[in-house]
Amino acid sequence: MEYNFREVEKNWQAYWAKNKTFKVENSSVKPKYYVLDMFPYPSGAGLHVGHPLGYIASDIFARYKRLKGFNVLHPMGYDSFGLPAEQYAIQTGQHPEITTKTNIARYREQLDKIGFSFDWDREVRTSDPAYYKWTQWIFIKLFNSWYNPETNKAENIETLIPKLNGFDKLSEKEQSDLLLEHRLAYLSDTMVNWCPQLGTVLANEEVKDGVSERGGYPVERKLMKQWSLRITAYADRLLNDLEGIDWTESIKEAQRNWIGKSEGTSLKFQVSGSDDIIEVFTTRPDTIFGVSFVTLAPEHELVSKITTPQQKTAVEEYTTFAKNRSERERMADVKKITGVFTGGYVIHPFTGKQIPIWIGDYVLAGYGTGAVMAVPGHDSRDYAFAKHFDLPIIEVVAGGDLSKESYDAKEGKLINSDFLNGLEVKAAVKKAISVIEEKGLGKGKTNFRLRDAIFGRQRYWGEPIPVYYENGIPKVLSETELPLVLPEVDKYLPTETGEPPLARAKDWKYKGVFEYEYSTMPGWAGSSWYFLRYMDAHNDQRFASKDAVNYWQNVDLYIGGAEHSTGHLLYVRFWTKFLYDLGLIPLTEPAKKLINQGMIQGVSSFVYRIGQSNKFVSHGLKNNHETTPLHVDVNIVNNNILDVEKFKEWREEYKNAEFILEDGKYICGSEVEKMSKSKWNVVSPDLMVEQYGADALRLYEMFLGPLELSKPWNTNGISGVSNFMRKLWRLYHNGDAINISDEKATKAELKALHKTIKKITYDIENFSFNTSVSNFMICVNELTELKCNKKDILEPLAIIIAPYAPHIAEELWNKLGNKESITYATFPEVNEEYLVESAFNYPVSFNGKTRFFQEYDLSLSKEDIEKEVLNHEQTQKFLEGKTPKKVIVVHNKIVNIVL
RNA sequence: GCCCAGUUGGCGGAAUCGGUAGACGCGCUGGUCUCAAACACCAGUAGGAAACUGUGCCGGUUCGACUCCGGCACUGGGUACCA
Repeated sequence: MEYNFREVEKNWQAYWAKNKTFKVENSSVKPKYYVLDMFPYPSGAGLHVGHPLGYIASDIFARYKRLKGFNVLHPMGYDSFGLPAEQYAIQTGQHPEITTKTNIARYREQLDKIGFSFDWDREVRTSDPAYYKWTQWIFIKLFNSWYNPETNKAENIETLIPKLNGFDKLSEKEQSDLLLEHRLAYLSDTMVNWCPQLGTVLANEEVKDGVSERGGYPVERKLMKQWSLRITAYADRLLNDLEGIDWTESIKEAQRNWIGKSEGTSLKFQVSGSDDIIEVFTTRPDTIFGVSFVTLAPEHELVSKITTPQQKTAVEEYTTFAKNRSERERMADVKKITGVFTGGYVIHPFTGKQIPIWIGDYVLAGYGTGAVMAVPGHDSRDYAFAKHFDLPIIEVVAGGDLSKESYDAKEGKLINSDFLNGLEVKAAVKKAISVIEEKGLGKGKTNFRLRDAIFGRQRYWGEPIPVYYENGIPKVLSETELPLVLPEVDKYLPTETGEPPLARAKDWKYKGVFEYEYSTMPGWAGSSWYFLRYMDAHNDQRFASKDAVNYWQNVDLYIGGAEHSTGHLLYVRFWTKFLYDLGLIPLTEPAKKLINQGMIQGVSSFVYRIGQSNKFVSHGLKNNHETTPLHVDVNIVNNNILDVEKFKEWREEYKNAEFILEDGKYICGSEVEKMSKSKWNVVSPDLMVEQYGADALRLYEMFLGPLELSKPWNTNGISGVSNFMRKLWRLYHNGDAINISDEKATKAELKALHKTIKKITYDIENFSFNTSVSNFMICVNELTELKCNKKDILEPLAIIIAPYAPHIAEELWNKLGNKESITYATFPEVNEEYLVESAFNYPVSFNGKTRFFQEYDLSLSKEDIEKEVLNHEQTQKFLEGKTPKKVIVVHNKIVNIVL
């Protein structure tokens, strides 16, 4: 009887569900281990084979840790607020909650088929009021907190008030405005990324190349009153704490760049003939004598004041132009240099010379002071600007050729620079700062590229922000009034007056009187703390009990996509630090170790239609015709060979299709692309499970290559692991019957097993899941060769394979006479004794090139081996009569003869 | 431009500390079984007739380099007028 995976897998999945095999308690005599996946957004398209890749890896690790005697928390849930359900609602009128529920049910069904060991009793959904009650609760905590630079942590806003002079004398409105400047969740007029098509603002992270990440709609800059979170207060800690966590260097580097710490100095320039001061920020104070103009951002507050009457028209034209230029245009032609002279001048603080003030949109209002001292000799942007407008270029650091390009390198000696002459750049920077500080012209300063995170979205399907307005003053709800439940609306669009959809809610007022905030929270709010909720998912008194958080602590292993590196992964670190500051949790980082699984790309197949006909030519012959490549469903193509009958059935229009074949087959072209419905290259895990079984899918996804690598999905290879499963099954059977012997295992059998235990242990601990699958294959091949059916070998083998292929492992374990699930068996220890070799087959090489092999006993000394090798007849042949210069014998490795 | 990762047979990939390059699998070729096919099983499979040559390219260190060092090219990802 062949292995019947359909029946076996169904039975064990039912067993696990019925017995709650993977339910975990918040206490145990065992050590704890927390394995977390980035939870999915349940989209309507369902899972494709790329999605489970990370889940399979984490599941293997979780199952391994259980076998190793750990109390393992391995939960799953849904990031269920978000745009697609809302867009669907706008189009169909279907409530997003209904869509979301349907999609979650479908996801659950797909996940269950793959045999994951999640503790479903801890499932969370961010759109569930019992969950978002606590998201709102954290928002209130953020609103009620400020960042104390002296203690370097967040504190209750009450500790700030005594520090504010004359606070008591202010009106309520003034007090509120002043405090908003310090609160960690605050309302302010902010330049936002406004997306008219989506009708909402977007965070910087949600804008890619000037268009929205979701949908690809144009985004423009707009000044709006907006809720933001003061993540910048945590910039330094977010940067420094990266040192202590085991995340990939690329993610850490991406976060470092995103935070963008740059150390420099501020410097004041007196405006000529006025009391006004223009303050600039520079990282190169050493180049102060190279300043030949100053550039302001078009939005700079002094622009209109400085502009002379003669330049007024030109400047106004330019600022209007700059304002109307969308972010996208600005990015699209970065190389296009635009700017205008204001007519005004500043006085150089050291030389006293008049320096012209220009406006240019290469200077950003939001960074530094919105003004730069332009040093065209040593900054490529200033150089381009100076060249374009024919402004002077002064060389102050020797080493470049300024006729060709600016010399930006931070090395060389200072010239033309008065008191800095002759110094190396590094020393000159120090000296310049000290002189600038001495003269009171400015001081050393650190700038961050990181911006505060805009927190409001003018959308429906998100957490309501728990705020109401009393006389225009924003006030938060009290904690006992939570959750503030998302109200029903008649439509999911903004109102006619442009207010967010929540303004449509009937009779939705705080205490029946005060207007609520109509924005909702962004998609990343719920995911910024979900790892804590899993620890105690049903607690209605606290986001998670103190005991639960103290017990589970950090996530030990977090697996998810690298696309979250500067979004979710930064926010979740921010919220963790904030909750730590308030003493609510004992950890400063969410996850100790992070692994990014690669993307699984699709391999699209193409057929080649001749002209407008219904005739298709095989790939190899297509150059003889005028053809159009058309995507064809990859599920009717096998090894690039098109199933022509299925193709005819695929679509009505191809019913009478004709083919020009090569060697009797229709060969398709192929290309690696993103896996997507429109490209007909989506392979669903359901189909794979149906055809090959969950275990085969799990093994194959791991076998495909290193977890972190992106790779194209190719169904062809799955037959290899499928064959392996059959071989494994046969090892335990003789015909239909289980066939296990109680005889003592032989040396060779023990060696095959223990070699595998050793390798698998090493592989799992190093997340090298692809090589484990190879090692299982080798092991089963060897044991098959040895005709091994000993219980002493096959029982431990079932255990080590269980994390990878849990269904077949359970079945075999059960057939071996065990009554309990294999889940809590004990992972076998490697016994090195079985691996000891007595001899080694030495490769004998000449000048590093292997020529022949000779086995020598390992007890032989180097000298003995050298003697033996030199006397070997093959050696004599390769020596060609010469005397070797040197013979190198590396014990248990190699013999090398140098000629 | 800057940062990160990568480049090994027809394909996915392996080589854990500088020591047999190509494990394992797919595909392909030949064979056994079969009326035939599928499945299964067996053998072969980096290139080359061979000498030899081969881990993106050029150079270096070493008895010995896919692995270390210097330079370059290409691919993928991130990021960008950040002063």
